[in-house]
Amino acid sequence: MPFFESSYLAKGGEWYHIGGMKIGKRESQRLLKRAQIIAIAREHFFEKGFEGASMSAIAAQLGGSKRTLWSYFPSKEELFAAVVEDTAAGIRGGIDFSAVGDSPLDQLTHLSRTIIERMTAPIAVQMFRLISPMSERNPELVRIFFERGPRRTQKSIAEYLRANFGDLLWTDDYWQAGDDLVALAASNFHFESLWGLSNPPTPKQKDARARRAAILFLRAYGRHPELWAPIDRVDGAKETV
Amino acid sequence: MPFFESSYLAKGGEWYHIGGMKIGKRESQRLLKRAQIIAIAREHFFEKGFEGASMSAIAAQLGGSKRTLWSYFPSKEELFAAVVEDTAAGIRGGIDFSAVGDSPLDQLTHLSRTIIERMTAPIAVQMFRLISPMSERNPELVRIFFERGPRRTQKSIAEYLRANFGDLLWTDDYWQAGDDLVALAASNFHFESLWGLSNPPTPKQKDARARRAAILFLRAYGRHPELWAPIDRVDGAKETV
DNA sequence: CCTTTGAGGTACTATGCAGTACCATTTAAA
DNA sequence: TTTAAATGGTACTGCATAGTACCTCAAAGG
Repeated sequence: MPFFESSYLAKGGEWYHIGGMKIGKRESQRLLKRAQIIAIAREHFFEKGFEGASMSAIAAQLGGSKRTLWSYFPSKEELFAAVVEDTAAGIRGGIDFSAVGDSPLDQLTHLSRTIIERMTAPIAVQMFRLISPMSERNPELVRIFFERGPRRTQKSIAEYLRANFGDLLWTDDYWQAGDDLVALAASNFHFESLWGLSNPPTPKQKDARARRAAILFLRAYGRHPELWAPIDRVDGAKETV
Repeated sequence: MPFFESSYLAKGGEWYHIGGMKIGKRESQRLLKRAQIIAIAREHFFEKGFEGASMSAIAAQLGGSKRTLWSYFPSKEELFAAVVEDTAAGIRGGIDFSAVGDSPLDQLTHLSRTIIERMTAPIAVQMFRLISPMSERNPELVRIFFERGPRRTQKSIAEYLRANFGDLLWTDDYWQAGDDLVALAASNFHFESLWGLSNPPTPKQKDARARRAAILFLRAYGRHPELWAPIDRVDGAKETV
């Protein structure tokens, strides 16, 4: 790109990078400001919902004039879409199930614990609240959120189960099995945090729930009896018969 | 109540009843109109959400003047609250798990099927969409909805399990077991309908899911091996070892 | 039969909103 | 240094909204 090269030489080396690409300072600042706008808008949308949030208020908090805001996002819908995409990408990132080497039960407990952590994280809860009512108004946006967020997590879990539990389960449908594990791990935690019904679960509660989900999952799906964890150490277990 | 009696005699017997109580025609009409307003408001709220729905539009569809609407509900919030209470009461009503006499697996399949039917019913889905974003703005309302709706269903399920499966499960925590059954039965059906990701499940799909949930539940929670349903007839099962 | 209450109709107030216009100022690029 | 783009500031346009005022008419209650 001779255009870039000559400019570079003329200026004496002030260059900005993003993903290995050189870009001008102007463009770089625009990207920064864009991210800043999205961050502010996210707060407003999370707090007030789509209709309740006000572009004027967002512009006011941003500091500049309204013109500036509109030069980045030509409408409220587009700003909202940007927030959804950005947040979904943020939610999916950084999955780490690497608890290899432990027993199957410990591995599943760790996985369940990760799932619980993710589903009860404030950003996820608020995103659920924000996205749910959009199904009627803008279904496409909901689909984008799902594809970029929860869907990828689903996929990671299914792949993990296939790789590490391929021989231990009686099913080949790892997507379904993964969904069932998520269901067992999150179940009422999900609704409780979504609806704000109780205080957020403590780490101890999350640990207990994760272990319980792992035990239930192994009993339901485990191929060999030796996989079935002893139930007499689960809360609420009766004496064994 | 001499007041009522004399009025009754004077008028010649035109009386209206509600719950065994005699009331005047005026009051009766008011109750009818109230119900009518709630029905119309529900449509609007379901379709547009709280902020999106317009009192003026509701009044217009109602037919009369705005004054009339405001004489029933002094504000938008109160109308919304009335819709939530009414709908929650409607959702909880009419539970019937009476599949006694069949095998445990068949009973649980029937129960799961009922759960699925309820959670994917349009009125429930739309109520979920409507209530989720209210946690920030009006937590009390969400609590009321939960207490009058889902909570009662939870309770029914727990009582059913205690009564019919008391000796068959290894746990005494029937609430938790019920939550787990709901989780297994609804899991991705819930998100798919909430987010409009796919066509509503067909009766056949619901049957299959219900049966699968029952099998998984019995394997996870069943106390005796003879309760564990054969897995080789579940979709996705490998050949038995 | 007479009185009170509720409801229809319509016009109104006050407010908040998304989005625009216009001009002055800054600042990056060439 | 010159130039073109981006930004700030402020005032503005329509538009829709929740809620009110006021008068008239119908109908229920006694």
